[in-house]
Amino acid sequence: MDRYNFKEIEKKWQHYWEKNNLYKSQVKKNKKKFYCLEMFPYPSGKIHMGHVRNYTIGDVLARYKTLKGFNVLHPMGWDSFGMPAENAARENNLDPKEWTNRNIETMKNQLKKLGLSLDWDREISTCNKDYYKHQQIFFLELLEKGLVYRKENYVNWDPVDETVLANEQVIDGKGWRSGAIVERKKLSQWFFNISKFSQNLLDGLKELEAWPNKVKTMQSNWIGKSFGCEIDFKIEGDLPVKNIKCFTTRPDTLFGFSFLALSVDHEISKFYNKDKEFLKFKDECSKTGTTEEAIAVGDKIGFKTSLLAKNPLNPNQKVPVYFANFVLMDYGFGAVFGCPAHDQRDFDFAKKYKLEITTVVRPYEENDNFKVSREAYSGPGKIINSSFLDGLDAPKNSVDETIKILEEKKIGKKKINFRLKDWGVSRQRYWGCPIPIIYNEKGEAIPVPKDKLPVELPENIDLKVKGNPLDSQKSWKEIIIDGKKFTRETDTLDTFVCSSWYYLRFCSPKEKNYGFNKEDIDYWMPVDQYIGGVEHAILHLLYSRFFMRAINFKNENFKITEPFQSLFTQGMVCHETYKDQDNNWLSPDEIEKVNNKIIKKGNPSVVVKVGPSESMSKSKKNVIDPEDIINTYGADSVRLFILSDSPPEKDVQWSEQGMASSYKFIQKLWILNTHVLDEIKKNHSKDDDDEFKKRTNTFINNVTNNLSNFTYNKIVANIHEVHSSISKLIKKKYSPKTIINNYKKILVCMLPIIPHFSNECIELLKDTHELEWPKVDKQLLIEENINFVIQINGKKRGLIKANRDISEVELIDLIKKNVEIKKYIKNQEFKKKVFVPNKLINIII
RNA sequence: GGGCGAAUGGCGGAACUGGUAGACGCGCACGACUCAAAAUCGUGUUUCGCAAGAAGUGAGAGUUCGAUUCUCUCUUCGCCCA
Repeated sequence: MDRYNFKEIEKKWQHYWEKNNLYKSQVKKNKKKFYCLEMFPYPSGKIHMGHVRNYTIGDVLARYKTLKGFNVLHPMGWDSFGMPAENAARENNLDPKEWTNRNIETMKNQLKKLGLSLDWDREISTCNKDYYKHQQIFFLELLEKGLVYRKENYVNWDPVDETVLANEQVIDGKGWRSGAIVERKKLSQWFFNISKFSQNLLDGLKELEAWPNKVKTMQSNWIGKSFGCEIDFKIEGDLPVKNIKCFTTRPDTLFGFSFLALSVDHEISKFYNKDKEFLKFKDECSKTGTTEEAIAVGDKIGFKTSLLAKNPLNPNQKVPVYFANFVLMDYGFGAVFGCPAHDQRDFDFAKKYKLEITTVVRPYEENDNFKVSREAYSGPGKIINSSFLDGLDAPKNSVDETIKILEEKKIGKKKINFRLKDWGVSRQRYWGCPIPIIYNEKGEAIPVPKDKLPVELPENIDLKVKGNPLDSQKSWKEIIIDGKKFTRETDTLDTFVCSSWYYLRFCSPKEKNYGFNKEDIDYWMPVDQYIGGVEHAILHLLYSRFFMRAINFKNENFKITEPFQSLFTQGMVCHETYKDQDNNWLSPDEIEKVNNKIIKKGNPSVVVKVGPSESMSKSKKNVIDPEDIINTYGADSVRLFILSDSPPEKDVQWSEQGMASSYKFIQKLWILNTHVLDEIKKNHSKDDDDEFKKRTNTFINNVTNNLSNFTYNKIVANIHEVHSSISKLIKKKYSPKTIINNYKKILVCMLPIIPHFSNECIELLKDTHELEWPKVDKQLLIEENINFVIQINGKKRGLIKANRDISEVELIDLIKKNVEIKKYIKNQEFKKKVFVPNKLINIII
């Protein structure tokens, strides 16, 4: 018997699909569309197992929807701007463009080997000027609508590399590359006004029914809506300052007020501009990171001003005003009132500067003499020591109550605050989309005229310079338009901007005048199913949602607000980790198993320590190269395995044994297929096909259900089961018609998962009917005879096979006749009977 | 510290709205084929027990005729935010 030759057969079908443009999609207004999208990859060099999993999951769905008769759009592209290209180029003296395009070529070939049903005609690459040109147009449109602005803001500054770092590039307060201590530096940057849509982005989550709750919760927390109060504090002192506005979520703790803290950038700081001590302090503050975490953990330091603030609820109380490092200008008004007893930061600060600590909330289990001692108490309780607020439940009704009082006294007013800040999109890097702005000699920012777009990235430039390479590229930076001198904006856009609208571009990848055209968008959008890693739960998905709103804003022709109808987040691919006796990581191909012991390959004396299964990463050396695996086992086997062990939303463990067993199973399916073909030739006449038909029908039902629930792992189990039953059924001398009818349906159901194999087998059946997803016969699913579960006192004591419509009385009759079960009853009276039709009976004695 | 989620054999995992716990796979054991091994095929495989039987879904309680599933308390782990 010949073995299944995956190399030939997979190649054959991949050629066939490509030659016949099978996955090319176009607008067909009479047909229902399905837009299936997986997060596009960064072209880092090679595909990894995470891609294999992501794109296999998507491909199963796309192929299934195609068979269901949908007009499917399933595109792929490249998120090809970004730092790795720039770094790799700098290290190896390459051109980032060349490096990127070479990687794209490699990865594209690898994806093709996986047998994905992708429409490569729509391929896009964000570093291509055909793509970023439109992004620049969007930028200018947003600028016109007032959704883009420029302001000074703090960044993580690496003083050695002279560059800005993203938060995730700051490790333990140091630059990830240079190791230099990162500073806070003020830079003029471009911002997208995402916070304008805070409420709208929050409200929109409610409509995203097909998004995981987990992701919605994360976004909602990130947007961080809070109710609070804006309070005006009266100020006394030798400076011309009458009052300071603060924002607080806990006005109910005002009686615990012991200082007022300002950001070093607060307006008032101008009075201290020449104070050396203050400047030193400000410098000190810049060394604390910008993240909320750095602030929570770091030392709290302050600079005392000559001012005093009055407690608005208790005008006799006057407290000092400080500048403090833990107050950021971004939050509220850059001023907070300090209540040390009930806020840990305030507490740390008060301890350090020996300020008063008045307890104003006591836990329910304590009495009114409760005093905060070692740490702040931020839990719920009763208000104490607060005059007319005493006895209120904090924070349940004390916050609202206090706000009401403050509003009546016209000292403060209720205010909603969002944690979401505007999106800083400036990056001081070369390999990104140039921001289409020029500056005149006065330094005013002017949009690049639309007919001068795109602003192209200069090529062949020196990347080894410090800081942003574009900045030192004079020939590019300095331009003359209509005889006037201008300098270009040298910052490029955050790459998250590129990925915020790429799904629109897939609808009209070749549209020249604009990022998309209306007809295409109206047909294809929104994305029906978006699939990707949960690590993008916040940024990418939130930015994309924002981008749709930004285009939609003041735009009659664009109705979309939510880009992704359904979202599916898949788990990671994990693998065991290995270390030798010196704790050096070992890769899976550096080890072997001999006599149940795992040793280093070719070195039996080195016993390998097997660590837990962790997500594949180069640093832990537990990566498996998908291309090797595809070459060894074939794409179908890989697809089958990557889906088989765990539900797609959970992590999956890669194992060589599992992989090999999937490969063997494909061989078994091939053997079955050979048997089937032999049987057809025999021309048996048995047409009474109830059993075969029923078995097939159940399979179709299971697979269809599991497809709609994304429980793809169970489909693999379904295929195993059907293989085993068909192997038996095929020996029962059915007619060719019966066999072909049913077997073909089974093959079609397997097609989304193992497309090459299924197509080959279907072809061998020589049945010319067009492929379509088989229908489930609901009638056939009903079993005539049912195994009734017989419980005595809630314990299962046996099964009785009986007709589905049997009555309780009849079933009890059968039980009394049943020797096995009768012995548990021993002629005792029945106290109670619970009869569940078609399922079970529970007899209490 | 806060939010969300999870916990089922040696392992990955099934069990639809409360109704046969352990589908399917891996591993393991035994058997067949073989001089032998690999491969392949067959059988078995929750635990304890020779058996009859009993126990059993992280721990403890509760609701119920019946709980992996619902409620409460706790433990551990994971993820996100800090």
